Amino acid sequence: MTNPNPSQQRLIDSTDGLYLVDAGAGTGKTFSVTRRYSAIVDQPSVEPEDVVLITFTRNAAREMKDRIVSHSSYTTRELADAPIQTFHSLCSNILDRYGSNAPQYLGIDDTLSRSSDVIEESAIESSLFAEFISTFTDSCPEHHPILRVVTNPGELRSVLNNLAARGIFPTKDGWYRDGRSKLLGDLDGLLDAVEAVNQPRNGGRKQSELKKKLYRYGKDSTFLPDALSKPTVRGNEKAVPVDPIKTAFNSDRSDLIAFIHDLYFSYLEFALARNYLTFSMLQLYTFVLLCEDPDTRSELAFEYTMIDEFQDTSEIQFKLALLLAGTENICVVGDWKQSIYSFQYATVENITQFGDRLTQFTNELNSNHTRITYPTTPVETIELEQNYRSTQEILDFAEHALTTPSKKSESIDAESIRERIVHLFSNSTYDETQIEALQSQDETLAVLSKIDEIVGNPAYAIEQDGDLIEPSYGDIAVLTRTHDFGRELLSVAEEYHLPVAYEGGVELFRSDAAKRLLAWLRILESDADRGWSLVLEDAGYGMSEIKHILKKEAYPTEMIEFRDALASLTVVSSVARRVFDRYGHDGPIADALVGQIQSAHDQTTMTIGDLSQYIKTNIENGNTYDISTPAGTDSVTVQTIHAAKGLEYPIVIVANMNQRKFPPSGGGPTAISYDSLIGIRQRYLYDDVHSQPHQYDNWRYDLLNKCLPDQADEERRLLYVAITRAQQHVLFTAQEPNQFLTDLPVPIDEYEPSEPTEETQQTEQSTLSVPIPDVEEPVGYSPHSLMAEEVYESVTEGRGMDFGTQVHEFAEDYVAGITTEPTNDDERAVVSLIDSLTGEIHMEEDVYLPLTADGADVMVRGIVDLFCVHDDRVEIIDFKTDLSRYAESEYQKQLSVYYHVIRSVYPDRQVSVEILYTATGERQPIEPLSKNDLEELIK
DNA sequence: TGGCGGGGGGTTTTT
DNA sequence: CCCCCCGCCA
Repeated sequence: MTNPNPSQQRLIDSTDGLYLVDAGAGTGKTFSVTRRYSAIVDQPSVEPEDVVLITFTRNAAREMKDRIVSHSSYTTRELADAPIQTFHSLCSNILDRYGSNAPQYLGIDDTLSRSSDVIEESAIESSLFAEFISTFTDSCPEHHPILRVVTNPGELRSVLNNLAARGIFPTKDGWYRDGRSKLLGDLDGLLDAVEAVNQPRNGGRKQSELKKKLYRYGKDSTFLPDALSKPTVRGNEKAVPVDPIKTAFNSDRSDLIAFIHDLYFSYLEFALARNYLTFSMLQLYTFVLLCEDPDTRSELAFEYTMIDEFQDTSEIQFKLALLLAGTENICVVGDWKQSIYSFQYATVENITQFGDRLTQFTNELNSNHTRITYPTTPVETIELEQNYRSTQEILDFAEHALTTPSKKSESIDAESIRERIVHLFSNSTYDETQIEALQSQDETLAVLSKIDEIVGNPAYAIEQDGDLIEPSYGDIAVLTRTHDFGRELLSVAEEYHLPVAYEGGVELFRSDAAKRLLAWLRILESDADRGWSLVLEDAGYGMSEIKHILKKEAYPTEMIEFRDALASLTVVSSVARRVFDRYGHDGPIADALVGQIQSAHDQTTMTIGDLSQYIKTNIENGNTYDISTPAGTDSVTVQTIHAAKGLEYPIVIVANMNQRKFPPSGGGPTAISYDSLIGIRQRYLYDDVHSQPHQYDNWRYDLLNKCLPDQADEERRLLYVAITRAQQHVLFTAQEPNQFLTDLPVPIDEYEPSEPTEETQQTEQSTLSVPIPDVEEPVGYSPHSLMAEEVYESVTEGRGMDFGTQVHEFAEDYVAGITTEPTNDDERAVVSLIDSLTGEIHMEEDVYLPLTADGADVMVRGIVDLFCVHDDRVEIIDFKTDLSRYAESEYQKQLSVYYHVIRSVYPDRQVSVEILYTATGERQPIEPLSKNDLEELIK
């Protein structure tokens, strides 16, 4: 068989020596890698156990194996134990076989057990870590000054993971190998980075990028008196002086380093004692083992080493590969343009500066005695340029993504970027391509409407087996930056009955199923009121009945029987299954929940109490879990760009290209962070109570942080990945286009979405206790339309509308018994109000008030926050934060609408109207307007 | 054209 | 709290 692609063939044939392969999107990388593997193992002297092939995901490993089996003399069985796997699973196997003493090389007096669990679920690791932090806090009072400014212990975990990914490990008395110097950072590297952003621009007339950034030095911060002043830091020239940067860099951080050391080392001990390993620890111990134990290393020493997706490897993985390799037959395959996993500590420099890093890392590994004996030069480069996926138009367009500024002010050296791109050539025989951008106020609807337009439309014809055919749902993928947008799209699609399969994370524990399970677990544990109240409300009991039942503990017999039946079950997952059966939860969400609970139970041996805590934490953190959707149906795929890596679709819609949405602001503030240039740094957050003593180091961190290079490159690569998934057509959608979309060479159309045709007219079943009056053709008036415009705007000021929504959600959850602890004054005001009410409570009820305006029937629709029904009277209570107080008279109009509706539902009762100002807890009675006055307002 | 202050909006991705 | 954008002023 001859391969018409000479680069591919060269890669397949060149089995011996060092190779760096630039394999762009769709260049047949899997094909080449698997053929190369076959070529290697088909040599008589080579067995599969001599060849390690490392992939990025388990799926990729499985696919590689399948493809190899179908094209070589080896069978699935013969390759079953072959090391074709991810770094993590390879490390896990090595530790199982050779690793029991690995911890001792760090001075840890414990061993690795073969039965150690590898924690794959981040939620489980985070709960174990939280437990560790509380024991650590108790046992190390000397670290309290630092611990008390860490608001979220989870960020410490990510610091430790970051350190582990860079090969920084603690030993009993200090740091492993060069760990301490890495913690201090790399001043020379930092000054080089500063050099790059500190050049005066426009031929020396304009200040440097860095000086511009430092405008805001200290602007929103309160530095300690020892902070260098803004004029000192910025200097008098067009470029900033470097001395303040050096001063900031050279500050004494021994307390912080001591803290990180003790934390890190104790966590390793804690995990060993609890018999578990994290992903990070797998690599950590394997690295230490291979460094310290020459016998194990020579036993493993692979004759051939191949690594796929090399742009997504971390420093420790690069070094692990060097230690695993027994010869210089090393081949790394990847595409720097698709490096999008820096949050998993991938460093794109591994591939962009492969040769330099190879030498540097080898020197580091050989520092105290020689470990790497094979030569690390010369490196042969192979560039795959033939693209088998997309049309040329798409490939050319995608390159623009790599040189597009993420914001107006960002300057990009487009020329130098283009020089680094290996241009791809399409071998497609068709070039029918649509590249479009749409803008619409209702973006989700626009996406669905466009999908509806595309399906069966010859203008979007796609190639299949040499013919152009009309596309169907299954040919379309919607790719988004975040899960949130995907979920939103899914829920709107469901309304219109469009076939959409969402793949990815779901907030499993925020489902109704999980909340019901939690309620029953609380009942099982202690007959807790907050469990019973939810179950009873679910069963249709009114608020006053529930209060009565709870008070007398007179639960319905049937429910007691169910509770006792649950109590007799020994396995927590069966409890879950039984509860789900009761409510008819049988979809993928319920299945996934049972699976999660079972595996959480297996890994940590949970009691019922632990389980309810576990669910509660999951609800609070909004942890997401992947759910699998049934395959085989003709449906649109919705997934994140990260999840779509390696996949391809005829038509790709890149959605949510909105301002501040696609390029993220760069992560929330953390008290402690690590960067290889500036080292470990603390960035103390402000306490509410300024009188308490606490340390600030913000000025140093702020200054150094602004010296670090721009983070937008990866966002451009992410966009590149999204576009190159497409075979033929690409569409972008936005509500308000961001800089990327604005600058890409594609016109943005104002798009008027139409309702997707699949819609089946379903009248919504009303479960409201306030009936909808019988008026034809209701006109869409809202109480807000009656009010002065600026009043409505004023609600969004200050703490704003979202804040108000949170208070409302809290109130609803509190009444339902889901939440019990108020966290701020506004919530406390709500709690004290609700606790003081004696009647039957109704919340968030839709109301409709028919009125006559200019002779026409109109309907004003609104939502009453809360009303409370007594035997003789009804109280209407509207929540407002303190901000809208001056608009009280305007809110009188809104409340009057509610007043008249409630009056008509309860004609024989006294109706009162009040506003509760949640900031103060104060209640303000309101005098309602008459119906006539309201009708006047509408005219 | 370049320097500076005020206003407003928003807080991922997952082996 | 942090950052971007806008617009004012020299």
